[in-house]
Amino acid sequence: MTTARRPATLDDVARAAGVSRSTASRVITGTGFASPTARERVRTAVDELGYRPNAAARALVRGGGVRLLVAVAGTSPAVLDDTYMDQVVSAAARVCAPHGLGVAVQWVPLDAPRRLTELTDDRGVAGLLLVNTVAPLLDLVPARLCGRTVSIGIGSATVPSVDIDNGGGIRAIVRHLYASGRRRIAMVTGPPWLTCSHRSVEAYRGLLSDAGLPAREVVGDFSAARGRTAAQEILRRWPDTDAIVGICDATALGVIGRLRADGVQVPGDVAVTGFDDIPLASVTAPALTTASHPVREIATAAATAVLEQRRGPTRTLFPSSLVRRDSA
Amino acid sequence: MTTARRPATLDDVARAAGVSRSTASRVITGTGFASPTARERVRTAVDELGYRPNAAARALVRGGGVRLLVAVAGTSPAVLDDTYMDQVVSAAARVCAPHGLGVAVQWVPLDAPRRLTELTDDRGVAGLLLVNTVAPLLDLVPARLCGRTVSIGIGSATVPSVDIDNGGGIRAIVRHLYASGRRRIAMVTGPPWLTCSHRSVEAYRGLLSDAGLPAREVVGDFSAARGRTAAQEILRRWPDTDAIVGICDATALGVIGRLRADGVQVPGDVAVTGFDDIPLASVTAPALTTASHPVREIATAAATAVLEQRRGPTRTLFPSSLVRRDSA
DNA sequence: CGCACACCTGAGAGCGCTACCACCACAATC
DNA sequence: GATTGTGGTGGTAGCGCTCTCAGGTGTGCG
Repeated sequence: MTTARRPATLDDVARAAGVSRSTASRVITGTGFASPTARERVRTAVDELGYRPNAAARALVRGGGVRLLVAVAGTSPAVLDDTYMDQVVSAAARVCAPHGLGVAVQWVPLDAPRRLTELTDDRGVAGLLLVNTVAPLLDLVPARLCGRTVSIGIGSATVPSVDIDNGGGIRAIVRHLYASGRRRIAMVTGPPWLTCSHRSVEAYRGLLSDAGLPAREVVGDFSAARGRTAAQEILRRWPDTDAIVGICDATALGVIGRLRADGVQVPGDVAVTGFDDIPLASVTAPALTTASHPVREIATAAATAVLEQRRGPTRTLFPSSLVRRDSA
Repeated sequence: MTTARRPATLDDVARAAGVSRSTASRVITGTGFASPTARERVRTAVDELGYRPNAAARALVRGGGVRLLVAVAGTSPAVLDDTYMDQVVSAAARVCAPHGLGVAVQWVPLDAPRRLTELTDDRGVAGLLLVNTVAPLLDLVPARLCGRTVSIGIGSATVPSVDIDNGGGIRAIVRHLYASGRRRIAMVTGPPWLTCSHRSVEAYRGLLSDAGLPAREVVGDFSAARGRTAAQEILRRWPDTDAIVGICDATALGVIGRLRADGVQVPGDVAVTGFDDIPLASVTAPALTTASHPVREIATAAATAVLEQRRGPTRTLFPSSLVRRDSA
């Protein structure tokens, strides 16, 4: 344990630099006028004393808040038990740390979006990151947080969004399947209310209908377990299926597991594709053909956008690129 | 967007309840005296006004800090790019959210542990969660944060720790391998400075030496990629190896990938085991025999312990249990 | 020379909250 | 009746910071 050394305050810095608190504050925040001399002296004082502004005091006077809230919509708190959410939260925490901000996560029930209002009533909330965003949520963002909110998924006139190009990714996958001769292509989807799943499914349907092919859909839930049962269901309903598109890698791996257990060759009899390119996709057998997208970058971009208080509706789309391996 | 409704302050509550700010504060924090009547009136005022205490103001006056810092030791910032870290951060953020606290993550270079002092100089830090803890770090925890620090890994006389029973898990695995007739058991380890890896390796060596068997170790880095090359290396140095213990599931999957590519039967020729029981361990082919431990629970317990300001050195060990599947 | 207008500075008011202290009423004790 | 509690209460001083505002100095211009 280190000895108790009281961290330096702005007063200490001002005294050491021989200026007033106001001037020191101005130099440090970079607002308002300050002579080069004053600037210089304050800077050295800051360095020498190892001054770190007190985030709480700053937030108090500015009414700014002290943490970024990641609000995740879903049917149950279990949405938070997910690698994707973990990555988003963790990336946000990394972005926020140097700014003296923390990150909190909370679940917003899909059937009680008003819960978001309660969560954001707290003055401590400096910014909002909406995940799994559904339309009703966007109208519940308080005016105070306007310009300090970014949505991963759908945005609105006032809320900018950052997103994966799910449609593009799925299209690339389906085209690849088609190009390799598959014509009876089924899909294990995600919950339809989820924008990202919805968009993926739309892309799948669009391409199939363009080719005059019928869609074969089974609703899944992003889990490997559901992938297993879904595979079974698909082969029961449409025994001639020659390709299965998984909504995510976990689902695809579940599908493959079930297929192989039933003696179905992958990709010989049925090609299977994933989505996400999780680290393990390359080491499974067969290695997974999937679409890759930079989740960490997206989360980082989203958190950065919140901190930068960018204004006006913007929509940043991150590409999803096909990764060809062995399963399709 | 919702209309701008100024969040209620303590003054509003006091006025509505017809008591002084002091009394209201006492009721809300639950410290000091308050008559049942006053208590009741303040409570209803809080409910009606939807009052949420301002975390920043509270932190300012109490000198308490406003976020929990997750400090991760490692050789490079890439340690943070890890599912395990993501889970820890995310779990901490979940625990902290209802308390009006945020979570920040920062990397502490293994060769510059003093960086921790800079990070904790910030008054905003309310608590500290040490991950990948190495001994020098424990002495750098500032007195102010004493009793508000928990280490995942090794602890000290002043810093309580929460940990996985790595030794127990690896012992269970090696015993299982031995019981199924394996006698030439190799291991792909993690970086030796990492306590958890160190403990696992110690357990492996201990059991092998008890059985009069030689250890066959290759140093890895927790990655699947390294698992692949390590497998190759092991079979080159000790061609008669009949079992490989992976330090984690990713490594084990890399090992399996390489082995199968080389035409080696798993588990026929060589049994392979993982460690962690990641969600995919059950869907790979062959399904991974591994050890399971509740990472989320551990992180939750650690974060909770930080908030509860528990005192005195305690050591909580979470069990690691063998999960028998097909790979060994 | 006086006035405007830059640039620069410090005093001081609070942000919302807690904690300390003084106080009051009433009861029990000497 | 004077003392000592004891349960309850309100006044108020800050915590560390930002920001407005009222001043200071200079320089350029009419």
